[in-house]
Amino acid sequence: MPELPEVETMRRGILAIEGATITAAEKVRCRCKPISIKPNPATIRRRVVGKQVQQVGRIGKRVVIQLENDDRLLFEPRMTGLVLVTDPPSPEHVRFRLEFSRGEKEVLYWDRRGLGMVYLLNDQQYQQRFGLRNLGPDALEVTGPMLKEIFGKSSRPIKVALLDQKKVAGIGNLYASEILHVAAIHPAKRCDKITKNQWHLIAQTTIDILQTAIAHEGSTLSDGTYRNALNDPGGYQNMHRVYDKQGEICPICMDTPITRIVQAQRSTFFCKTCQKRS
DNA sequence: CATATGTCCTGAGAGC
DNA sequence: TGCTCTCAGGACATAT
Repeated sequence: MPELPEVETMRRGILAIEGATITAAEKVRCRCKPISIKPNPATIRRRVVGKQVQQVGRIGKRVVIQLENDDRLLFEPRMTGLVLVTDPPSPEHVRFRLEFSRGEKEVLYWDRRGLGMVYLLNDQQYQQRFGLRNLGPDALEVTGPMLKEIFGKSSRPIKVALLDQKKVAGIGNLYASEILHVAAIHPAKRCDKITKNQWHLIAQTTIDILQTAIAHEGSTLSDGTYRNALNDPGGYQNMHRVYDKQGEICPICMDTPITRIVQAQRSTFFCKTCQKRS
């Protein structure tokens, strides 16, 4: 589930490696099926060891370690990946590790289910892979007019559209429901029926919720998987209004139970009273 | 181009 | 108790 706030928290958790030099980079042997590491670990080692970390960034839901030669090492956590600088939740799920000069702590990529990836891209590969054709603008940067331009002619339901990373980067299943609840928009509303004022509200709400979630270091759900770089849980789950709360009373109207529906094979949670179709 | 669907993976929980 | 089954949802390949 790591979405923008969780990945941003991971990024901030390893900022101290900026300026340090990588002294080791290796795949960690584990009993589970190996995750995807591209190119192969030996090639990654050859290209990153001895290189200085210029910047630790984020592109959508990926952590980007940019090196002095503009090669970039990416961690893509997908469902259960974590970027850690300390004791992993379970040692057997550590998949990759980096060591640094200056006495910086090692950085681990941990992934219980192993759907995530570690990969290295040169500058050209990176620009192509994450150009605006393949990845939308960051969700923290959206405006009402931008959203109207991006989605305004689509017939898709707004909740499904918000998950499309080619349109806007960073929103996932959890925050899509939370955003639409605060913006008081029905998740099944067609994009082409959404007004200019509603696009403005969605943009504002998106930024507000994601920033608040970052301030609380993301959401650790009941499965407890997500952790920050120090293996501590996030805090934003305590501020969820609708996600995974079917049957509970809506905190806004204090009257209607939260409804769960399925859209594009994913759960959506909303309040039938606060989020009208109109 | 836009949109929909199947795939990967593990562990938790349900049902028997 | 222990087995089998279903489900969770990131990104991407493939199909329409």
